[in-house]
Amino acid sequence: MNITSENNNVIIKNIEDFDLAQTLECGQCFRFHKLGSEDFVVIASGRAVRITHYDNKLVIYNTTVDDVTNFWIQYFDLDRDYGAIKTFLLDKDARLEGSIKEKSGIRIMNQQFDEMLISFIISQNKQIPHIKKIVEQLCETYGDYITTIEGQKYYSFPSNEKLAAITEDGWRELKVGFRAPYLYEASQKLGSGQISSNSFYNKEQLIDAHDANQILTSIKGVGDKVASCVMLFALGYRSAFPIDVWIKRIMEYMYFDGKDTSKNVIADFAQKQYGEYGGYAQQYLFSFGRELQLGK
DNA sequence: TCCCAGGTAGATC
DNA sequence: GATCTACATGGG
Repeated sequence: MNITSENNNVIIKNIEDFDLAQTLECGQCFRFHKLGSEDFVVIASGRAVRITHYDNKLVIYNTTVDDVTNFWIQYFDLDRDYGAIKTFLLDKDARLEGSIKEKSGIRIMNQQFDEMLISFIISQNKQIPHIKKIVEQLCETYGDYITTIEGQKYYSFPSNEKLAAITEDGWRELKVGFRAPYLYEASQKLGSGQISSNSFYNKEQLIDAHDANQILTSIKGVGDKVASCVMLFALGYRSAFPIDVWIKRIMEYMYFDGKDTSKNVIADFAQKQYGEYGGYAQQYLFSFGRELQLGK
């Protein structure tokens, strides 16, 4: 990896195992706007920047080398060796070959805790484009204006204080339906500091995954699936294996002879099969299987 | 009109 | 314990 700067744009060359579109569009992130095949505006942590990825060159526009090394590298998880992860998974299970080959540019992003918690509570029983629309509406209504790119205005994800000030009816106006009381409760806990990303650390060490799951599922409206997504996409629990309708179908198709199988059985199987790398396996499978409509 | 969506809580067996 | 159902909203 090689980082240089040119006219306020930062260029990263020679990144292995990375594709911008695959990473943004695999369902882990809701805050991006597509301008071209490998050309996006990405909104994260109060920033909104245009990013392109052509000819193995990642270009982040209107930024500084400092902000790239201090934020964007970590955000896209670019300092991790995905070659080793793929080798580990393929050694364990050759059936992952198709997914890993086809989706070899996926990286698991490190997104903000509050944003992931709120976004994935919204996500339940909804389709991805609709989730994206509601999150955008939330940011436009309660976030801060950041900048305008190509005529489009971009807004930050609302702060804890702003979230906590949204009433249950305020949530309903965002068309979240029956999730309104869940979002209200979660926002109160975020606003009061009762739950924050710090809740998952003990002496600077991530607490046990089981304990993290307990903390998250103590929030009404957060079950195992949403908790897994928050753990995987925001907190760094790379063993987390979120089981939604898609991954359930895909796993049944690939490992259970197409037979209806309970989520508990699938979770145990994934734990044994992929171990500490469950989250990576899940993203490769989810992205590949969903594109191919596996099991549908 | 009916069915489904990156599910979960509460009821029921 | 494991399974069944209601829950808002939008899209196919």
